[in-house]
Amino acid sequence: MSDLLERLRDRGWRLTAQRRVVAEVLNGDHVHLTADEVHERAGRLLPEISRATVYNTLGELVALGEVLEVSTDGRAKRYDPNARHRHHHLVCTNCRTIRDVPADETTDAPPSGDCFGFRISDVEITYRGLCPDCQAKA
Amino acid sequence: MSDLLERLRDRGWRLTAQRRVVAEVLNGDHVHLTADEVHERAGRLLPEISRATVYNTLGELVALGEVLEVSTDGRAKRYDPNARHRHHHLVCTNCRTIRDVPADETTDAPPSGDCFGFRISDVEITYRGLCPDCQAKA
DNA sequence: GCCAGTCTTAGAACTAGTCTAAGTATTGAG
DNA sequence: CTCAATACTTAGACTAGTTCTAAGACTGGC
Repeated sequence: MSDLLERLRDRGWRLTAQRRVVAEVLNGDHVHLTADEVHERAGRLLPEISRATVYNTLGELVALGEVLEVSTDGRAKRYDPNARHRHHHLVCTNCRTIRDVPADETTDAPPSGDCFGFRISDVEITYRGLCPDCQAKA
Repeated sequence: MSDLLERLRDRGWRLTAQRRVVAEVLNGDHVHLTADEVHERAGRLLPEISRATVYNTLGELVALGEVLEVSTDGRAKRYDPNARHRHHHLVCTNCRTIRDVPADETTDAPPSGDCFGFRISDVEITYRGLCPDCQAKA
């Protein structure tokens, strides 16, 4: 994750305590936190961090392509630091857990039929179903 | 669309002017309106209809499986009456236009690799790219 | 036509996110 | 190391989208 801070500095970022903390909170591969969750966790490390700064920093990370924005339900957006490996999402319809699942040529193929003249640049797939835990409880 | 009203009555729905109007506004196959757009159009036909009623009716239609909820951006949910034909969505990254694109066995296949034990019941695909109009303007 | 109970209403409340203006702190120059 | 320029952060007001509430209105079965 220090690589990330390096990359950001190279892009002209000032390295502030707040940005460090947001980057640290987002560390991990199957992390899909909402902005409020990021704010809450960042607040444990740096109590005076403001919500606006968390939103600003997340927005900047997304703009730089370091973090992905995921909106699998119509609620709060989630922030996914796993931007280096193309992947899709498994979402549990019961407990809303999210897991990354690798993308491949098959999943990323454009639709077989008519694309109505669209020039497709990205394919985003959400697989919905029951996670193992929720299957066990059912 | 009168079929829809029939089906709803069969399920014990009271047929009120408001519900008729919401159903009528949603008529069509490539319609992806926000709740506010539905409210605005419904208001032209029945000026005193309230926003709460529009939300209630849309929610009920979704619960009954007659209408799909689509959240392709992190903004307002859109309501898609094309629930009878499995399909995915093409979204223009520039003008945000949405088009339906038919689903088939290929698009609806579960991920080829490990599903982490999930029992997948639905696949939802968003293809992002430039629509013909926006390509022409670019 | 009457009544029970469902549906609708206006507006308040809530959640997620953005904006603003003033203050603070990082960094590069000297 | 110090300083100034200016990028960054802050609290809190504001907006959009949606849900809730309590009171009144209307539908459909009798």
